[in-house]
Amino acid sequence: MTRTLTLATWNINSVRLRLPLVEHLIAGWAPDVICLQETKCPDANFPSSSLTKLGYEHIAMNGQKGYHGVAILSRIPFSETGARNFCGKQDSRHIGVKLDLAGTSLAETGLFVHNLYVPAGGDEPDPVANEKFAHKLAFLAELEAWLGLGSGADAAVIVGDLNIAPLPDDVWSHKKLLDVVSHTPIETETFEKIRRDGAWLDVMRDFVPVPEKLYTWWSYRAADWSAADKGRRLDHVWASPGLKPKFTSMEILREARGWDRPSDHVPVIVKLEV
DNA sequence: ATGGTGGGCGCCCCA
Repeated sequence: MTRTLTLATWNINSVRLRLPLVEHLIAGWAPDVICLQETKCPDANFPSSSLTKLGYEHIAMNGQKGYHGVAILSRIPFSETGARNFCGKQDSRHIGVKLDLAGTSLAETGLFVHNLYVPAGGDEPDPVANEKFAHKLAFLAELEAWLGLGSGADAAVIVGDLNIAPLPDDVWSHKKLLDVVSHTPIETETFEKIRRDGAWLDVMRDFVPVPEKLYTWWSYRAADWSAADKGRRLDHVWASPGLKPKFTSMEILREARGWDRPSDHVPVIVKLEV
């Protein structure tokens, strides 16, 4: 007996302002687990009761006032595995849970879900001139040490806004973005090294190989985001290699960029048979 | 063409 597990990740850019969009996602796609980034909401003000009413009885959050913030909404019970602080800062950029999947093929291990919001890194891709970029690189170094060599061997998924578009076909113009933070060689090479050394599967690219373009983010600053289509794949789903045969679908909800008062990121939804 | 828009918060930070 297998069950379908639907998992979504979305940088929502204010969970309070866009609660109706989260509800729309729930109504249309019914994810079992929703990982949100940039909730911009202290835990005490999180709209938990609205979400609990919709079946998300298990909520893990790591919020702060004004900036960052991550949360995991789940219809499946879990145990929290912690909120990690990176770079000695109190930034709310990670929350982890272990889903209880009793009665499935993952009953023994559970499924670890790590929800991450990697620093954007500012405008100037120079760690000396721009401390935000230095912070991003330091965050990646810590991420590499934490995920560790071969750590993808467990039953785990890493999702979130990783703020790097690693492949040439993850951006609208590889050449034009080589000096743009999110697609510089130091970022893209480090990103792929972390993923490969940890033996993580790039689930999105497993479903849609290069050279097909994949984007999850379109800037607010374009007059017509869809016509210009200057997107980037900043949001990711990584998985332990052993989970590879369990994934049955991956969808980037491009239409969500056209919803009323949208986030600049759209949800990525994957399904697993576990 | 070196802008543009959109959050939270409070007179400016961040994306």
